[in-house]
Amino acid sequence: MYIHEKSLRTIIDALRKKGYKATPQRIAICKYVLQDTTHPSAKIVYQRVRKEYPTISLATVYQTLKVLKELNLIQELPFSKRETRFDPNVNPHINMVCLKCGKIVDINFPEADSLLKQISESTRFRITGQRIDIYGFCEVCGQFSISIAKNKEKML
Amino acid sequence: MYIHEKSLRTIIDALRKKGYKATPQRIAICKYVLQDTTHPSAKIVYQRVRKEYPTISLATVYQTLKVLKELNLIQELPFSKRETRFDPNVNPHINMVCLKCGKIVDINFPEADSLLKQISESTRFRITGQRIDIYGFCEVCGQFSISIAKNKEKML
DNA sequence: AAACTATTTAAGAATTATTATTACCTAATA
DNA sequence: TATTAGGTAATAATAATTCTTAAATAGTTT
Ligand SMILES: [Mn+2]
Ligand SMILES: [Mn+2]
Ligand SMILES: [Zn+2]
Ligand SMILES: [Zn+2]
Repeated sequence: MYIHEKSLRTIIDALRKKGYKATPQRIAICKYVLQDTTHPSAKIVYQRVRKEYPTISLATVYQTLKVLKELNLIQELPFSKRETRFDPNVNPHINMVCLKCGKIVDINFPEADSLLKQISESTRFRITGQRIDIYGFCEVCGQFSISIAKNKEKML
Repeated sequence: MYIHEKSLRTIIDALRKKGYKATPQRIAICKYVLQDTTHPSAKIVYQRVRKEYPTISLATVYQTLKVLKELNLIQELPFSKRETRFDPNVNPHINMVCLKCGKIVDINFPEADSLLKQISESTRFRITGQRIDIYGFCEVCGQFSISIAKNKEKML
């Protein structure tokens, strides 16, 4: 159940509840990013939202993404290749990350909840979030990577 | 079983096998980073190795860390706060990451192997690595964070 | 042991994702 | 509609990482 399944009203209320103004820019960015499950980068979010708001700035995108993270509506996923990607799925799940084409797809991991509960009990660690990535080569990149791919063209 | 349990000879051989020269700088960096389980940043590695090699440069540290990653002897762990940390434990395990003090400790996750095997079979994804992080507040930071910590002073 | 040569190093410059600054602008409210 | 606290857009600043290059050297060959 992502926020993007909820109404515009819900987004506005979530912002206001934390004292943030519901500006058109923020609403546009929220609507976009909460609905894109491809784990877009800030630049991609910027390019997409720009179509609707041509005057928007990249700094506003970054600042809104930070707000969304603070509201726990998205998760930040930094990668080696210096490009952070953003994920509207904040529930425990696995990101399958292709090192060749950069595609990231979610897969379910129902056992995560009990695992986390167990860990929080056995350690004295107060858990607030998690990240589970699996790296490798997706189906379409897998074949090529055997013969062609070297470390040079890895995307992440 | 980390490499640091092995001999100097083993490190040198690992480098040479891939066509890398075993320079004193590289050996010093390898010896240090393969034995530090606190997940140090590049800067920390630099500061530590500097004590033995005062003329070493940060660029050399970065380049050697890249080599070690290529040899699959360490893992790179980028975080939100723009400071990548390095982990000599490349086997599937869980990183418990404290958002207040930045401490990262490994905990075992024996079920990971079968989970990964199962996923690689059910998807057509060729797995080459993984990363499992749990974020929150460690035992010593946990209490304070209730009253003091805001998002401002988060380390990662 | 000296010479050879492809790599590597160190220093500094360059790159680039992200953050800070600031002068207008606007959403929310009365 | 006026007030105002806070937001936006443009730009500059920051800083982690990478690139460039001349000098040094590891590994090899004579
Ligand atoms: Mn995801
Ligand atoms: Mn670890
Ligand atoms: Zn792919
Ligand atoms: Zn802590």
